[in-house]
Amino acid sequence: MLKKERQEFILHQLNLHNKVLCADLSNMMGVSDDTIRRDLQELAQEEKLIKVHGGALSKSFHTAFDREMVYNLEDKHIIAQKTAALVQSGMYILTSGGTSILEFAKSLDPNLNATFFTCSLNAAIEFAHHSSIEVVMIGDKVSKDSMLTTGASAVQTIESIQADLCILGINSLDTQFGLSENDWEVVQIKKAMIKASKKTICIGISEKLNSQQKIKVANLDEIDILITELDPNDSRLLSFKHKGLTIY
Amino acid sequence: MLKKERQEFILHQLNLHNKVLCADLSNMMGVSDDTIRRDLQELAQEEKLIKVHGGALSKSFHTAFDREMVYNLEDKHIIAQKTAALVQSGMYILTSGGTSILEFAKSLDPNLNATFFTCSLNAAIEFAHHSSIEVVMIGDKVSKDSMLTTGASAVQTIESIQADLCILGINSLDTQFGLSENDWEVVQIKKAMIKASKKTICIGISEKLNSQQKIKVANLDEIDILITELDPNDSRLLSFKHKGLTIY
DNA sequence: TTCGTATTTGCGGTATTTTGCCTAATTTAA
DNA sequence: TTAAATTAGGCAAAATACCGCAAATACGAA
Repeated sequence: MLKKERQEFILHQLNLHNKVLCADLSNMMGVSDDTIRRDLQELAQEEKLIKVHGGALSKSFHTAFDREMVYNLEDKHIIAQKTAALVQSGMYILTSGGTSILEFAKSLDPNLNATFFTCSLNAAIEFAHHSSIEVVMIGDKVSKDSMLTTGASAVQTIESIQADLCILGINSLDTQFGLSENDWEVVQIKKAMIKASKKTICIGISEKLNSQQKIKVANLDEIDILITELDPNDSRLLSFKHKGLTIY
Repeated sequence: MLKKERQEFILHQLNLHNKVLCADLSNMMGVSDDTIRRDLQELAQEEKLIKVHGGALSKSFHTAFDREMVYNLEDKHIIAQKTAALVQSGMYILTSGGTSILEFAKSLDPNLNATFFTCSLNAAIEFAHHSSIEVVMIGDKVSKDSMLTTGASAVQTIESIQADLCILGINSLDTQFGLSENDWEVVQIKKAMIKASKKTICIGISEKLNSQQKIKVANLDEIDILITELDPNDSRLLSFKHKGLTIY
């Protein structure tokens, strides 16, 4: 394998997975670690990637990551881990958008075999970074506020799916009013997603709990599992537990 | 074996395997390494291939992975400007993905009233940044290499559209072989897009010209307009002009 | 044809590049 | 802190590239 070829391959892998490990690459291509390290060094010098201990990161990923200085990143990471643990191999999963979902997408096991359906452009991109995951983008008009596809066609597509799981980011969740949103189009999508799935999981930071928005998406009894950054036994979650939700 | 013959053979091998080694070629043809090296040097000078230590790489192969690199940003900017000038208010436009398309999306007049249909996740996001533009994401399985939705459903959706314009990023364009790609799924999408539009515009840096890939998307006569970073009167575009393409 | 000229080719010698291995220093994770 | 993994730098072997030259070949004109 020629040097240039190797470097193209590395960049390709980087575009696919956003990160590469020296050891993996040397195994895949049958050359020594040293060679890979020298390649990465060169590419880093050409500013085509970012060299880190043990491998390299994609530049676009890194800068995008920096830009997205999410406040509650730590919390969202916890949520993502808990949610990822619930996903099993072979599942068909519907997801909405939002930062919690994006974090979740990043936390997935790289070798997970599952199929994700989503209306969120950004979520689709994140899911697609995992080589063994199938991603289906649900098409329709793009709603600019939420970066979701919304509309009758999207709803219709969702209705034609029978998913194992529906994972929704929370905007507002309330023991009385249930799950609510402000955007009518998005509500239609989420409603359809819940209906099309055997189980519904809501994820989001605890801040979003006990608040309401204009339009109802679902009653609490339509939701099966609630995941926040809090300990499942935290008192703030008690009222939801009493309403029959499983807390993680 | 004549020199011309040899060079033809080399280019043929290159189209087949995307790479050639000096040593292999000299063995196959029974000439010295030096001769091969000199051949490769000449062909590299004519921009027919890319010379690397130990052999050479096909141009299309190299530029295919170079896609995400923002090397030719200046060129792409020029292309984007020219392309944006062709878009008129009220148009329905189909677009593929690729960096040229992304640049184009960024260059659009913020107040333009048009509707864009696309299979590219990234392009959809860029288009959506313009408040007055309608964006329709065409849904289907996400192809990870290209970050495009591909499949029968996407093709079917495209077939139900009657667009004014189809704007495609070039991977390889050749006066003989026409527009070509390496990914079968993507080819199906592009074919459908061309069919669904009154006019087809191909945009891309001139590097991509005079190279071929495995699968044909369209003959030259199916393409109406070609846009590169070069001056429309540049000699390198002459052969395309003679084939009936309008050059901008 | 035959000659002269230009091009092409192969070869030897010398640089340069690439790669793997080694050891010492550094970083990471538990 | 310790143990394991990763890195940096030096070194040597092999492969490859470059240079100049001479032989071989092709080509056009007399």
